[in-house]
Amino acid sequence: MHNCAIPGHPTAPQQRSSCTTCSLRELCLPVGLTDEEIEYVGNLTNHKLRVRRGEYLLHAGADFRSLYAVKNGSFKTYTLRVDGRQQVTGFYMTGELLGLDAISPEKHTCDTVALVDSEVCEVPFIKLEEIGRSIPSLMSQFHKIMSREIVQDRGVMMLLGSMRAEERLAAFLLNLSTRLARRGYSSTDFILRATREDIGSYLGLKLETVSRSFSKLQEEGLITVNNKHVTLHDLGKLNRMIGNSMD
Amino acid sequence: MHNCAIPGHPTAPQQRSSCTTCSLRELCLPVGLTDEEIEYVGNLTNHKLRVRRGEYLLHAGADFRSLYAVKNGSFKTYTLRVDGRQQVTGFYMTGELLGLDAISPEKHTCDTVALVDSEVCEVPFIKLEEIGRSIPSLMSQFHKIMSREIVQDRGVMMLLGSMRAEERLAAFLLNLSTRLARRGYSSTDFILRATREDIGSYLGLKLETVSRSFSKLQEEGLITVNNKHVTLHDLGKLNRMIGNSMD
DNA sequence: CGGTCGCTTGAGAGCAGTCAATAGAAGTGG
DNA sequence: CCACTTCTATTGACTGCTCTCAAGCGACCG
Repeated sequence: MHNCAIPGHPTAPQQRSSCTTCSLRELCLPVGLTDEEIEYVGNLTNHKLRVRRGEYLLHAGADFRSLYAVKNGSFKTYTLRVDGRQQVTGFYMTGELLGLDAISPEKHTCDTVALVDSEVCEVPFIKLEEIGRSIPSLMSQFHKIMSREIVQDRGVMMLLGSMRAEERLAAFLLNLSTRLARRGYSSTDFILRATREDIGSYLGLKLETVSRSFSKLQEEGLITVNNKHVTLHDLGKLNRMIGNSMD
Repeated sequence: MHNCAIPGHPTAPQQRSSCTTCSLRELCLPVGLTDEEIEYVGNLTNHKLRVRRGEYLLHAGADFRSLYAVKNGSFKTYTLRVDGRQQVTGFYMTGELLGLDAISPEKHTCDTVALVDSEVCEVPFIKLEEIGRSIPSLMSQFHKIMSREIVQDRGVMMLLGSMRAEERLAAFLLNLSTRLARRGYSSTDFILRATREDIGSYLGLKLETVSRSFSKLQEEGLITVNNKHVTLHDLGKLNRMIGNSMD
């Protein structure tokens, strides 16, 4: 049964969906395919799941069967540390693919919880591999997505290994900024879905340090913060701060 | 031409090689294949490259065409930071696959240098995708390897985000220990190929801190260090130190 | 055998963590 | 709709870990 008893698990009825009509054609797997191919790929994502804010899409340890493409909304993934506290491993927004870490162990390694009401497409992995065999460009696109995940994680490792608190926060905000811009939202004005604690966990900082860093960036005139509402005033300076030339 | 002019680039003549006779059948891509399939896969890794200690296998920015399986030896990968210093992103030993980060940008993102005299199998990526289409289990194995890379990076993020110097070093040593054991080497007695500075860069620490942490672990009786020669005395305590239950 | 490179150790500075108090936002139930 | 509780965020004071700067030692290589 899919409607399991775990509290917070999504219980909304599954809906049929189609890649042909999906608004994420550019962001999800089917990129550079003919309409005919996309039609065929439609078999891939047969289920759309609704996950309400605070509900879990996945629990660590669950058997791996599917990847999940975020159709809209926002998720965080985390693992539990020995002391029982959460270590946030990633944030996922519209058009991004969840569950890549589960392919090798064949178990999900992260708890995955919705930060706002969200929808995801379930992509059975066996089907993906099957269909990928007949549509090489689909397979290639999938490989690029996995590779991109590796590159992204490397970026975070870099950040954790060599940046100070303020720089980490700046890098985080700029990362959000580009990802939002790619989706047509403002790159300079947005609402944070994560708490200071989640951000801190992701950036290897305590929540107090995150808060102080927000204040510091604000004092320096680089941003304005009002709780979850953030405005970036100078993308150039922020980029230079973390060692990106601005172009 | 493959023998390019970059100083330190491998210049050894390329040799034909075969997966059928390769000693790494368990570790490399061809896992769980029939001998017939492996024979076929032989077309995959048509070149064996020798890279001497200190020579570069790859330079950041180079066009992506192939992955490289380490046949024997040891490599480090790093990117250059703004200040010109190296940030080490990974260590690779026998049986591990180099270059996965390059698939998406279609450029290599890391400089890759041999820490000891080494040999690698060049695996043209186009061929891998091609052959993978006819041999599903090869493709699946490749996906697992990519996924494992993601899981491994997550582990490092965890480490960088939440552990103190001594714990990071313990985790690093234990990681080496398991990887060496899997290859039939001693899990408690080995030679470090990397310098204190490289280890520090990878772990987000300064070389002095790495050195101090080595000394501290030795004082506590957990290890013996003599320059590059390390002996682990108590895997159990080391594991518990980083929050692994010992089983 | 001298030089270079890598490693160790010490002393002091600085940044982030810890503990604590307060304020504000959001969600709940009467 | 308001009162109440809980969750989240901000700020301060102090501690402590890691970095920085510096000196000295030892290994390896030419």
